[in-house]
Amino acid sequence: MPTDATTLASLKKEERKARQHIIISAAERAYGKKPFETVSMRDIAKEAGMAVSSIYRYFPDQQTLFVEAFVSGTQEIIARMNERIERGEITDLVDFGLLFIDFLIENDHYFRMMTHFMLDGSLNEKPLEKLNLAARSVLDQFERVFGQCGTKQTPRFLSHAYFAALNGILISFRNYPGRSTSEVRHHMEELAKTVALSLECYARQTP
Amino acid sequence: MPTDATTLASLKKEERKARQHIIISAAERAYGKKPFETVSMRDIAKEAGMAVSSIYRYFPDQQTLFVEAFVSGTQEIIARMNERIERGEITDLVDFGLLFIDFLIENDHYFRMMTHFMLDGSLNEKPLEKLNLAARSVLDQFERVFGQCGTKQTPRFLSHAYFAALNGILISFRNYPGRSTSEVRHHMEELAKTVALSLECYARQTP
DNA sequence: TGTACATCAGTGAACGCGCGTTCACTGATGTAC
DNA sequence: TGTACATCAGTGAACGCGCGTTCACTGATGTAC
Repeated sequence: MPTDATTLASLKKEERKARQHIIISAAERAYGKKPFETVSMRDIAKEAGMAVSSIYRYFPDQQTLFVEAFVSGTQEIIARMNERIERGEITDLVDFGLLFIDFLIENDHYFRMMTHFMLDGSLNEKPLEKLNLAARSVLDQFERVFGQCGTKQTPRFLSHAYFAALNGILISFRNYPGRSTSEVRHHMEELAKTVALSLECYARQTP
Repeated sequence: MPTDATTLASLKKEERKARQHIIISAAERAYGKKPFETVSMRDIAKEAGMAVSSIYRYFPDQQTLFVEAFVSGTQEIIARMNERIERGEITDLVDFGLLFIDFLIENDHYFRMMTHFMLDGSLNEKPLEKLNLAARSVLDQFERVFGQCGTKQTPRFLSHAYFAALNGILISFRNYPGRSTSEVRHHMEELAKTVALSLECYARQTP
């Protein structure tokens, strides 16, 4: 637990944050083990090695913890995107889409949380704001790539289209009947490529 | 209750079917009233004007009833698509996408069920088959339009891409923060148009 | 025509379960004097 | 140095609730003789 606290009060604050972080990552692990919707506070507590009631010392309710865990995942994907873009490994819409798809296939629980929050209309105000902020930063990454690709007009709008299409691919074919995991992945990647090329084609064509 | 039963046994069978149908449409109405996941057997029973236990005379469990209600909705959308295509009102990918989007915006409960089943991996075998059959008939409609548009190569694959993209648009922007319902609808329609034009562009370009 | 019996739709109450959350309490640590 | 007190992380047990499903029962209708 590294700390550069100078006062006792700030040290306590940091310790509190560290504990919160422990719970959040326990939650992420728990989500990784079984379908997001079936993970209960008891599961998370078990994963964190503490009593259920202890969690409530750090988070007012389940929803807040959920959102926190989700935002943590968002930061991870953004970091990964950033890194690869900075290194110049991603120039294409295609590359970018594949990165997005692969990340969400491998972090299925994260994808499930995302769709859950997209469908759920009953979020409290504060968590909702956090969520929207996270969503916007992901879309910012999309926009960067659209800018890079030479598309001059409405890169934000095209980002929306691409982002939505990728989500749709992930959700529509995740349970493709009679296909193995790797076949599904391949099909998704092919679809992502096609959409990427289509959007590029469209962007090039319209002035 | 119209009937052309000739034997008593067949009459009884038809009556049974009629009763099942009453329950299914009650379920559909119940889903229309509040979020799909929050609708309980008790809600459906109330909507149908009968006791919960009565439902179990006609359906072995909740899941089977869910699937039945969903398939019923699928048939409705397919019928609607068929009708409009036959009348020659739909020639475009754009037209078709807008029809799809509008139907699912207006029948939000149906869309919720669809995404629910897409995400749910724990379906029993028989209901699952029914579901896959329904999914395939919807994709068949997509394919018809792709065929109509002069796309020669892999219309099924492009259907997948379009279908997925439309689903993604619906799910990604349904809770677009700070927008009114009509603004959301407009944004979705614009995105659908863009994706349609992009795919057409791509299909035209590749030989 | 009357009677005994079978069938089956429909029911209210209950079962068993898991959930999110709360509560009263313990015990360790730090502070004041 | 010792003592009284405050703080607060952590806990096990319980609360209250809603869920899907089952069960024993009623009562209407049709059938057999």
